[in-house]
Amino acid sequence: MEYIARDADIAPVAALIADPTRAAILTALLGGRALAAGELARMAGVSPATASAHLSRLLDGRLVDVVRQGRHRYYRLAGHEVAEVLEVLAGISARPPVRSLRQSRQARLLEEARTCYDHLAGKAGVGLLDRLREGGYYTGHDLTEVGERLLSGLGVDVAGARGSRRRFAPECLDWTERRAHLGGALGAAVTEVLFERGWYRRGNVPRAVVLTDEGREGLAKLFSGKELTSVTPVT
Amino acid sequence: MEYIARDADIAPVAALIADPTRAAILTALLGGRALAAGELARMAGVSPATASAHLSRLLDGRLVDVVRQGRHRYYRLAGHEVAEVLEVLAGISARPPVRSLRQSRQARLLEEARTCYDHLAGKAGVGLLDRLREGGYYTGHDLTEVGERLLSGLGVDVAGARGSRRRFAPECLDWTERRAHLGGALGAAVTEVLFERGWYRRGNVPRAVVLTDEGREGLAKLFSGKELTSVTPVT
DNA sequence: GGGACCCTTCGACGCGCGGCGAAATGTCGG
DNA sequence: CCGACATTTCGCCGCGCGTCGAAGGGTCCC
Repeated sequence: MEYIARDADIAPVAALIADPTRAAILTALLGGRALAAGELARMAGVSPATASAHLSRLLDGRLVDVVRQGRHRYYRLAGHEVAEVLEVLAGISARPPVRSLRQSRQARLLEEARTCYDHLAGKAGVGLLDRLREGGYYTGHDLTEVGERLLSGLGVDVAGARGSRRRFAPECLDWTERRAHLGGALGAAVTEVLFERGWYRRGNVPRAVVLTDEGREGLAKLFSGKELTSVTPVT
Repeated sequence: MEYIARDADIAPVAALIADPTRAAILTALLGGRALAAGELARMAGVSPATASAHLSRLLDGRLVDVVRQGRHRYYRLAGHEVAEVLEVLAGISARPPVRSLRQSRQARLLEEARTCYDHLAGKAGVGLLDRLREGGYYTGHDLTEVGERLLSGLGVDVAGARGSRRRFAPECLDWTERRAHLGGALGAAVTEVLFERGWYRRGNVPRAVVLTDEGREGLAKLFSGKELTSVTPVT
């Protein structure tokens, strides 16, 4: 019984991620924002020509989308499935040694609060899910009735999220915390509202987000006094 | 604000998966069984020397483990995290075109029932989770009380699975069915019992498993008459 | 101990791919 | 229409890596 391996062809996709420069580009795009080709080249530390070649290959492999706007071309991940692959991969990859003070500060910022493509991750994301569970708003893989009321009251389009083709409210394993945060359609909808309300805003470091004063207050009121993140601010 | 990408280093791990031969080896090991270096070489369609080189690199990268037994060396995936990466990757990878009758038969066998590293997947896996949900044995991300009784009665070590460091009963997205099957520690424990009881046995094609007559009967009794898999057997 | 078998190491070959600078294409503002 | 800027295309170089056959350890059995 000769058998030739004929499963899904994972090698080509893996090859796209395998190059350090492309990996840097994809990781930068994990922030969820679309970035211009030039910015990506700078972030990855290569010439515009090189970055362009990589982006064209990523486009070919359907890992990224492009939207043309004037003389800029903004690239973004092709979908949440791609983001999931990157996150899972990060989970079994070595974390690089910290070489400088600035790097360690950036690392701490990312551990504190970041976006995982389109939803909140890091200590903040894990904390949010914990509060939702403790308050009886979330159980198993779904919102409870009170939870649905709580989030709807906040402005989250729960019905819309439920109707999406994407999984509603799965737990997403957080690779810095090694614990779950809220992912899926609901995670994205909640995060959208957090930004709209100005409770979180994007930081200078690509994927990082920071809790604002309004956010601290709003969340404290929502969950009656429990902090979402650690007490000491990252300086 | 210069920023140098400094997340987890996903490129090296991706590079290990990126080679077609190594991908074939890893995919073969997704069956959950440890396989000898020679078998892997044959399956990947490559000389023993080449396979050996690849296996040594996979070993280095901690994607596989090896256990020496006499003159054989049996390789297996290093853990369920590795299996998860491969499954997620398969989800966004193109399925290769079917070229022969034998291949299409193998493909159908895998769609019907296979192992996803250490738990049941394919139509059989998805069906099992559906029955558990329909019967009120499983809800959200956990077993109900009746569900715990049902599985314990079958011989599943539910308490042991709950105590494991691994997630207890997550839904695992099935890349052929695009729906969830039972994964995690509980998924593995249930699958172990299914094999022990002889309800399923491993097929000739690497990751495939087949429902036995005892299995058909036992599961029908368990879920009062509902078939786990499609009606027509794969010939 | 000898021979069969499994697996790895060694040495050599060739191709694919990532890198860049320079030039071409495209877009905006005047 | 022209100069500044963003991005891509082109041509070229260099090296890393996958491949194999042959040879070298190990292990088993007679």
